[in-house]
Amino acid sequence: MPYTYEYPRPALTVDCVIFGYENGRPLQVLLIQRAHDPYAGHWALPGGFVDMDEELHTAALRELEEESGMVNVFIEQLYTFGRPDRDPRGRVVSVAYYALVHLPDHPVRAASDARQVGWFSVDELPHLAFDHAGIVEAAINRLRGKLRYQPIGFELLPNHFSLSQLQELYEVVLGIPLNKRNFRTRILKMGVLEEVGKQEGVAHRPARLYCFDKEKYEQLASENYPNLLRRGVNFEI
Amino acid sequence: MPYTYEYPRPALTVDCVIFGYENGRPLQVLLIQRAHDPYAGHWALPGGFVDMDEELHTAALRELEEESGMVNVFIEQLYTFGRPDRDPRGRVVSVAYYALVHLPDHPVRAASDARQVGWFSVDELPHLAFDHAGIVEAAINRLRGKLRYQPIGFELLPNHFSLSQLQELYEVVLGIPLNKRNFRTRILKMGVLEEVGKQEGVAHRPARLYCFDKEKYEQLASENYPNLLRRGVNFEI
DNA sequence: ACAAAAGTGTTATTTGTACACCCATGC
DNA sequence: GCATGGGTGTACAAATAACACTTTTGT
Repeated sequence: MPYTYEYPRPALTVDCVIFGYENGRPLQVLLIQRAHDPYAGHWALPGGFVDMDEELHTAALRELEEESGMVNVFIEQLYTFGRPDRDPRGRVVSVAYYALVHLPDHPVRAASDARQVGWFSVDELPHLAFDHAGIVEAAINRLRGKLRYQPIGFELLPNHFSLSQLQELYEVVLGIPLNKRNFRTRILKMGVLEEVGKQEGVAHRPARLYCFDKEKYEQLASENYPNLLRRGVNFEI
Repeated sequence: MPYTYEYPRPALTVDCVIFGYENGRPLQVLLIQRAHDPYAGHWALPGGFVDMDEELHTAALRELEEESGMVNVFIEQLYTFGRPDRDPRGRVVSVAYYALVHLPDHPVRAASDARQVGWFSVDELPHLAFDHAGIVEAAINRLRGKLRYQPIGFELLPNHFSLSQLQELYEVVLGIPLNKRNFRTRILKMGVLEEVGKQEGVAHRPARLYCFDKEKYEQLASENYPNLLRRGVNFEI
């Protein structure tokens, strides 16, 4: 049953850039292999058309689950891509979302519209359908920017994690090595980690284990927002 | 002549949040008074439907000009708003753009679809149509964030400006007072201002005038990107 | 001389950065 | 006792924050 409008309308889709982190391994991106044209057989981001009565982020989560089986993800809007020629089927505007997940907690399986599903290292991506390579690139930049000033990432570690694990996470996502001493000083001085125990049964000095104190973080963040502004210009140079 | 699709499609619009700055006056936002329903007579952001073959940002600029007469604006994508009930006409998804302009350089006039056009101080906005109040709020937050780490804003001043004028700009956009001594030290140490003369004919010590050295800025920014990453976590608390 | 706004000196304190070093555990 | 990571001391440089002060102009 067809739908008719007085003026033409672009189609509206959502796409998801899901980054997976696991214990020091390179940062991964979740891709699906398309079952249908256009780009049948090509790797692409999970995504699809928005239903008429659903929120955009709901559509993104639905498509993610339908195509990859992944659930329980906190996604965030990235950018809306709308070049008139980005899809051979005609005008398709896509709202992209992104997320960073703890890879071992998020099993995937190929489902509707996807032949396969797979994780790919961010610097060894296959050729992607549509403008998805550009979307992934935008997502990486956004993720790195965000990691620097928001406590994203603590969910990617075991409940109790060591500072070395945390540092490793930062190094993997940022793609550069960090200085151990300074990383520790800095992160501990922020006062958002709570010590909760010690490693056991390791063949070296056991690490202290921490958990993230979310309440404390939120309290500090709101207390200090005025100072942040007061600092004024910065330019990041 | 009607357009028919196999599946229903949301309508797609763009909206523009244009901030205007002028010489120490409070930050303003450009609004239009709607001529037609829904919300006829209400104030709203300039915006409208996206044509089938135009880029999203082109649509935003076109609607901005059609409704307010404003041209030559550098807009940037803000966020896409898609709550299913945000428009009484049915499902309408809107891609919002924002910009900051030098108010005196951008004359406006009411045109199609708008009874009037006007500038409103950001903290004395009228009641807005649709979810536009939320869009404006999101834009203010983004603008303040951006101002802190990007040299946006130099176009809002005369070609040659004094440090006091620059400070005033920052104070108006951020909405807080800044310390004169520290502002100056900081901004001069960045090395992106070039001294180009002196004020004349003022009844006080004449100020040095500067211009923004864009090349220098870009050089410094690219040189220092690795350091930025290396600093790692920061959390802005 | 005075008002007005521009511009500077200085200092205590906090951060940043870079190395080298010590510590606790299992084997 | 040794390999393996975990964890610390320290010191110089730089940035931040805060306050009061001097300078230059027109009238």
